[in-house]
Amino acid sequence: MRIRRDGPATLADVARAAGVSLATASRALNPGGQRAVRVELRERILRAADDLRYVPNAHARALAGGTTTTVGLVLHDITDPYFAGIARGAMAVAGDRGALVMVGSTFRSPERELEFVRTFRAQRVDAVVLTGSGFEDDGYREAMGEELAGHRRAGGGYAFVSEHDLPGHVVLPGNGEGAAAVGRALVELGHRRLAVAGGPSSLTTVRHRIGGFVRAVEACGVPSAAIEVVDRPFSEDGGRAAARELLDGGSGATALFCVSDVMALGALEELAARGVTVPDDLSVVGFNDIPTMRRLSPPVSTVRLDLEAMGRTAMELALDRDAGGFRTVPAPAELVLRASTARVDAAARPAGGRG
Amino acid sequence: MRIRRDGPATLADVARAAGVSLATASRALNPGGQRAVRVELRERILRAADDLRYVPNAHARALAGGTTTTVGLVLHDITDPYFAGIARGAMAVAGDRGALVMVGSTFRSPERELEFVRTFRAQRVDAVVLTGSGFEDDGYREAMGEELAGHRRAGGGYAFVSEHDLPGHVVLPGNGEGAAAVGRALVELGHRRLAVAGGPSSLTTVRHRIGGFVRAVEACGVPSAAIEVVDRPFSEDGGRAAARELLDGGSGATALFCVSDVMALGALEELAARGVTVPDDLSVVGFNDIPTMRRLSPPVSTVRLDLEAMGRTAMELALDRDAGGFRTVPAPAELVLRASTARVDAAARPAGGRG
DNA sequence: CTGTTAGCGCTTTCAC
DNA sequence: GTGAAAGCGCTAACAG
Repeated sequence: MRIRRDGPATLADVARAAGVSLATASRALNPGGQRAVRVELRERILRAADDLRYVPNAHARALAGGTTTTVGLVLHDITDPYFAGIARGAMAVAGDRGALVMVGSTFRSPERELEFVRTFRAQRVDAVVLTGSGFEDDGYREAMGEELAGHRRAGGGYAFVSEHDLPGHVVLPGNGEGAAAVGRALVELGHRRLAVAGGPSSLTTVRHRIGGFVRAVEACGVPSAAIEVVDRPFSEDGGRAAARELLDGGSGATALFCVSDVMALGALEELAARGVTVPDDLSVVGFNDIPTMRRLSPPVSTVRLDLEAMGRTAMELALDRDAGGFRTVPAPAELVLRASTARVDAAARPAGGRG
Repeated sequence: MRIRRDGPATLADVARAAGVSLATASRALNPGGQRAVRVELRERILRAADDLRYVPNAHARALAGGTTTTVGLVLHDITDPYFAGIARGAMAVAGDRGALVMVGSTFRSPERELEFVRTFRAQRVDAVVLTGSGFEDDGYREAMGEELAGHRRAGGGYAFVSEHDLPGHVVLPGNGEGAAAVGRALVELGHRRLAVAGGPSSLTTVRHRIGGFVRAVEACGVPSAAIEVVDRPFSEDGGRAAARELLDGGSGATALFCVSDVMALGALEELAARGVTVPDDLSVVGFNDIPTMRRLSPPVSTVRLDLEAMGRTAMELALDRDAGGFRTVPAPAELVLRASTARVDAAARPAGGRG
């Protein structure tokens, strides 16, 4: 006589308790399948399962059925409101489709990003959503390309949020247009000397934003020599550092465009610490419109992206294995002018110098 | 002759390609196990795996080995900085231990919370971390208790962040003490009529915060009749609604304690809309110290909790299946007084009335 | 060191 | 309808 195993009850236990075959128990517990089990039996099985506190083993199910309902989500940092917003949308869609979400935080490490995609593949996820722009590195691009191709070959879907230089569905924020709108607006407000707090130019997103800004400003007749670009990490500290650099360098700029709101937050802190008044001494604009921006005083101008919608769309693209090629879905970027940007006249006093 | 399956390569494929047995291939690919495989063979196997773009099947592995390296994290809303902060800490620990994190967003639905725990159990996760206070509902408590007991019986660990009225490891924020500190500070600043923007009292966290506040204020000699408590949803809108109610009711309070920063955000917005100046007309205090609070103007007083550390600790407790009973780890709450709270004299003009 | 052999728990033909 | 049996891909004893 065998001693009862310690672990949780299995389907076999349930079947035995209900006096039916394994197959029948499985059918009763998975209504979706073939023709149903007789009501009487079904109830008996359900009761037995309940009594035994049966919890199906998702791994066994996945192995036997060759199906899973999990998705992977890769992001840099969940406390960054940008990614949190996207994650919320993506998770909402996954939830609606009954899919479990596995989240990988890369903290901006390409290796970790690759590692997560591999792990997700091992988990045989249905779909993976990659947020944050790609890394401009041939090794990375090739490796990631292979992973994704393999994933696809195995029947999985995936989508990017932001450019990735790799084939795949993309939710593409209007980085260029948004930044261009910022540039035009600043020039229209009379600004003739501009500064940009940029991120590492290895990030496609950064390049697009800076590019769009510079081109638009030039198109307005302001020479690119009047634009001072400082590249710092794509973080709050980076923004702080950029502001410091600009101020220390005695920049004559009257307006500062930060390529992300988080950077703007850091820059604003540095400005405040130096006694530089916004917008009187310097106009400031961010990008993304994270919730905090409108609450600051003065409220900060920025480019609004519907983060949640972007996350939703990306997850849908990744999950819907429809025919046809890869789709690129634009995510409109809308300039939101707030009190942090003001008009200057030609004689405006430049910011900078010692605080 | 069989046609090659379409799916991804299996271990058997790798073994065949390398001319070794299944077991050997498995050993070569899992260095952790028994004594190693001869270098020559190992390299051959590794190469074959690489050539075939072999991706281990985590489900098969879990099923055969009876081991997983996944953890579940339950939270209400990832865009809420409170949960994002905790999640970051929890995910960091999971990452260090090589565990994959599955995240469930409940949006404050007890049913969904239960559902996630069930799903995590089906996934045979090693540990689950439950954030957000428990729901004061007997049905919920019993059901959740059973799920967790079953999970534990199956060898899994779990931990709560905040009180849960259920046995288990707990990371316990100093809600009572923190709120008490707020109460004392306000009384010391001369406030004699206090208002509280509270959340649903079914949330343990809310009860502890309000309780701690009220008791401390009374202990300072201010009668509880001088404290006006308004319960609204535990959200930004709830904070807005609470402020509206207080103002419309012609509250004579000179200070407002919001049981969470997110509620404070809503309340502040309503106050600003009504022309109530902080802190001149009304002092405001929040709870949690989400990053935004110190950036507002005036910077908002609040009670600091080290969210990330809380998340880390919780994940560690859930993962470390050490002997002994359940542990309760306090998370210190530290009052942070900022410019949103000011001294009033006895003749202070009460806020309220039509804006 | 390496190969053989059982399963892990479940879904799924295929018969009845 | 329901049962029997064959795996899903892998790990883990056992033997050699």
